[in-house]
Amino acid sequence: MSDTPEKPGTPDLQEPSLDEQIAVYQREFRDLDPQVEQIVSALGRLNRRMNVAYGRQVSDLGISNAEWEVLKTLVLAGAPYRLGPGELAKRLGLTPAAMTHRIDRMAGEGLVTRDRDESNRVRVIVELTDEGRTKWLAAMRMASDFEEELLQDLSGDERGVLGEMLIRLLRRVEHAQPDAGGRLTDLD
Amino acid sequence: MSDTPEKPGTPDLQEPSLDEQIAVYQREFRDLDPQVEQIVSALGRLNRRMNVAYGRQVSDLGISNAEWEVLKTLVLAGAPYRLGPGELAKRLGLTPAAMTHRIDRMAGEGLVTRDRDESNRVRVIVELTDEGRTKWLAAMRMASDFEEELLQDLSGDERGVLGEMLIRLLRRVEHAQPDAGGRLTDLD
DNA sequence: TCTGAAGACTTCAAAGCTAAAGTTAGGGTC
DNA sequence: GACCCTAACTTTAGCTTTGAAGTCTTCAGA
Repeated sequence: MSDTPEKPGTPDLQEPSLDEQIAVYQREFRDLDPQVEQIVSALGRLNRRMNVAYGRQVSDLGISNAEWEVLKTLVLAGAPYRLGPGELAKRLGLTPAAMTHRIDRMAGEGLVTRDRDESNRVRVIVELTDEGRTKWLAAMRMASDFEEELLQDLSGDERGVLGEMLIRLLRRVEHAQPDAGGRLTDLD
Repeated sequence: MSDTPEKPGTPDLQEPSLDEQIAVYQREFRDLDPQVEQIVSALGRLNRRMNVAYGRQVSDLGISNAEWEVLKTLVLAGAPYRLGPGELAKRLGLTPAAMTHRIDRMAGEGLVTRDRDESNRVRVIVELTDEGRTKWLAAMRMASDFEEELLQDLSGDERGVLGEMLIRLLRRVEHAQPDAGGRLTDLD
């Protein structure tokens, strides 16, 4: 542990307790449904904390959270683990420009290769290297241990119920991004 | 709507279906617990989508998601809605440097004021303006409508169960950030 | 009172992202 | 075959954030 150069990394979050937060919001905004607020706030906090945790874990492997996202996306594409920059950008929610730079970096680190598609020279093919796949696997092991530990208070039944409810929520947002006016549409 | 200059904004995410994703991961990584993966992936996706949605909503008010976060944090501090840059940074998970710049911008836009604390001139006090509070309220209304719509498939009982389970997960991560080795600690 | 040290920002340089403009290959249309 | 249009990146300029160094108070001790 003494040889780890103690990377500054993401700072710990310091938020007020969730109950406190909801109490203040109710005082400041009468229409608030505390049950809804509890769910939504807990979702947000949970994710922020988890992302901090993931970031710390993968940094031990010498990669950033951003790079890990790319590795995951390439593995999800299935063997031979290839995607174009444009497709990667869409799946990661980045602009193509950002993707270009990220691929530059990762190619320089040997995590992926970048080549022109010889059958259509407008296209570029980003492919996971063996080293990239190895890093993905190591990160995946750490992540799944962490996730199992996170969920250890929930029984198998509870996990099923939780998963099912989250999927229902997800269906609602995935098939219905708000339009410019900010309302959900296409929901039925 | 034609006068809105059609801000480019965040691109829509395009991820493979969750079932597909889990199937691929199971093929590539045998130790994976699909139930755990389902919960964790759904949590992540849900949050990404929600953040995109929030961002689009508040941009109609002329503020960014980042600015909205600051407004929320100041309101959470309670009247008279004051916090120092350092405290804000800790609660938002930013570096003090980033906080300085963000406050600059928001002060320029009239959302907050920034003054030296006369009783201790090392300190700075950031205070919500009336305009900032108004924007917060408007954003809050949009957000709570959106959240209610998001949860409309869940009954009151289900909401209670979901909230309770999320809180349990949150307790696990909040009181136990992984240490440098990446393991959860202090869990009992 | 002077000095040193700690604390709370702010400033600066560099990294990473977005938006918009620029390149280059492919595919139609006449 | 020449021309134009579109698609798929890449490049450029400007922001936002980070990490590290710098500035300005305040406070404790000599």
